[in-house]
Amino acid sequence: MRPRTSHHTDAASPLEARRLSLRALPRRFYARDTELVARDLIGRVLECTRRGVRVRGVITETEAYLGEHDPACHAAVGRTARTAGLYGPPGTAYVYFIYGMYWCVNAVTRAEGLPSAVLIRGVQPLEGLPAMRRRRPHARADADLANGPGKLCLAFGIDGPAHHGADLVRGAGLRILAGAPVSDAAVTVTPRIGISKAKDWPLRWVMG
DNA sequence: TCAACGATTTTCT
DNA sequence: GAAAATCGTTGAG
Repeated sequence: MRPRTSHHTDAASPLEARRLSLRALPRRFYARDTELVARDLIGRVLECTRRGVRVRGVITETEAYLGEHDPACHAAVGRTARTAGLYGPPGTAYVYFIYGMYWCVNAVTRAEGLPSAVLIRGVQPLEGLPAMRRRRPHARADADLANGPGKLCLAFGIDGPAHHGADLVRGAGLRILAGAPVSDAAVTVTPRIGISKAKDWPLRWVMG
């Protein structure tokens, strides 16, 4: 006799037991203060489909980058070819290349012309684990497949040429689904990681 | 034209 | 815990 939840999943975490909405988050979700969006993105589902391969995971770690007056935000240098994406419409992807070898993905927030975004720093793998393992041969455990901004872009197949400027709301490739919100008790706030400017600002949110 | 550095990850000591 | 790998962006010359 098969279990009642009979559809097969390769998910390997307690998160699979949560009831997750697979509706894409609407544009208005992103058109708010960046801190609110960063906090509210915890528990949501990042999805990337490339060449018929779909990968999903629950967002567990985010950081807010507030705009031209945030010294750690790329937009602190103003509008350049590199930072132009931060000035784009809310709900689009800002993907940048770092340290000569990694990509990082952000969700653009607030309104077009206001350069702010949420860096997605960690994801709990949910679906498409075989593809993630193939793309992350060095990962020792499944929990390590996407628990970092560079790692998750590798595991999800996210890169600048394919995804910079992508529409997270209505796109076909890279999207963020409603998933399930997380209570305040399950979220911790800390300073942002790996930056030298404005290092004490409490703009990082972590599940757990 | 060039040097320094960065929203990182991995490996080595 | 330290250091290497590796390159686009930025700002100074």
